Amino acid sequence: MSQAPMITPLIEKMARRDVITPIEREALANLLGATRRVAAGKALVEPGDRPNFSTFVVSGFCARFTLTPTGGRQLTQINIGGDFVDLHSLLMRQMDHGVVALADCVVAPAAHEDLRRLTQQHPHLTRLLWLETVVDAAIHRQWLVALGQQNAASRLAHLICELYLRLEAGGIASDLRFSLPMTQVDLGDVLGLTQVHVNRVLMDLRRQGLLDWKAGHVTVNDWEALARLGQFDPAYLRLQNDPV
Amino acid sequence: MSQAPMITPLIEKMARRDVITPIEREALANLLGATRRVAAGKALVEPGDRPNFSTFVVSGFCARFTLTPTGGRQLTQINIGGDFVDLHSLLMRQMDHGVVALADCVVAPAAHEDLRRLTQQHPHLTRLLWLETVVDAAIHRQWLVALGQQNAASRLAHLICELYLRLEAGGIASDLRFSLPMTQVDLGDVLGLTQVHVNRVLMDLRRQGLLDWKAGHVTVNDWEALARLGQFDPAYLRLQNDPV
DNA sequence: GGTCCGCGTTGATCTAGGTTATCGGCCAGA
DNA sequence: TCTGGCCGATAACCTAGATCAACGCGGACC
Repeated sequence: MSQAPMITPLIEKMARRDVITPIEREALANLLGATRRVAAGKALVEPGDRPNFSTFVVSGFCARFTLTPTGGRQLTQINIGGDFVDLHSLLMRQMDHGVVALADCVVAPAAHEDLRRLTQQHPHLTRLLWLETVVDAAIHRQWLVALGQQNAASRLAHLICELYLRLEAGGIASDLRFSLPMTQVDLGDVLGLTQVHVNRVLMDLRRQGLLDWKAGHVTVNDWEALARLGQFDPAYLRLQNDPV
Repeated sequence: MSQAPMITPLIEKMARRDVITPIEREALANLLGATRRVAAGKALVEPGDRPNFSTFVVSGFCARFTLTPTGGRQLTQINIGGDFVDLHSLLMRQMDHGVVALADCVVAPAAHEDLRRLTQQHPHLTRLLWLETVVDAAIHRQWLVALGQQNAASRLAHLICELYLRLEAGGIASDLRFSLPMTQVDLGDVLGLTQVHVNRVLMDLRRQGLLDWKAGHVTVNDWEALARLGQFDPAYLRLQNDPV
């Protein structure tokens, strides 16, 4: 396989935390199958699916979601290029949620069979993949804190800060600017708010000069103030060096 | 080591999902060090700690918590006998949250060194431990849905259902009764509510005859109605057979 | 070129849950 | 035996955010 480039965002993310040997890079690169395009709005994975592969996002923007019996929708995570959206399905076979593309995405499968073989042959790589799912859980916890303890403006500010840092770590954003192809409805489904209230809060942040948001493009004008408002502490993202 | 009994709740939980060989049982049993008692209200792990072992709960009741700069406290998970409270610290070295004993607990350490060796020698066991952290994340997601989409009564009902099933799976509860050593303040910190409102909702559930709750002891009188109110679907707990 | 329709924006009104305060029971410790 | 503190229970009042409704804009489709 000479498809190595597809996996590079993941390798870069991992290499920021720990040393990845050439053999390990090779093993990771051999994991991915043929890429596939998924149009914005389409589901990548449906709730209840039992996939025999995990889906890796090469580029794009997608979200894990859960639908409630009462017609609500909660987005429980946002995934970007370099993320596995359902690495956990290797272990928890049946999907407890779905994944939808928020923007056009390019994705590639990693067969569970190959991943399982990797757990036999590459313990260190296994731990690094395990870490990926553990960071997902840490992000979930941070969102729980936001939903349980912070008000609407604070939650929105926190989300913007988190997304920017994750995008920056993936080399997808810089200079406090990034494209965020989400509607205000999507945002509401992340933050547990209605679209109307998301709009009001957003207008408020704009009026305060904290950020601009035009045509799916965000510019943070005052990172300090935004991070303070969102009570944002990036430690939970584990973007720093810390061998596993 | 003849300390095997301590680990049995975990082995039972795992054996419900997959076959555990005698060698694997032995390996798990050898993992735990000397037990320690932790009194109710005491912290098991402080936020920011960098433990070189993960803490296993032999018996008792504890909770992971995050404090906010504004003085709030969010409980992000409740752990019972048979759970690791911070297995993820094997990979994400620095704790992003603390763990507090809600009732008196007996806990035992599993050295990271030994766990790391286990990932070298027992890939299947590694996947089962990985699954433990993945189920934690699934529970986090379910709580996110609760906090984002359900009202107070529904969230409380959901929590009761989840705890009962987890306790039952661990052989710690049966007949729709269990002891729940949490104050209404604790409950509020789980559900993102004030103690006052927790009390109101609780009184309401009692008046409706859905449950009794006296002196830290819960009796569910109408499981069906409670599960319906909480929109509870136990699939996410992965209590059924599903080899890894 | 007209017509939809998704999306953002805004206003008016309503309500779930927060805030503040009070009270009683219980228990541990002086 | 008293006392202080934690915990549950309630009441009065308040506000963040929901709900409902309307409108404008721009792009897709006929």
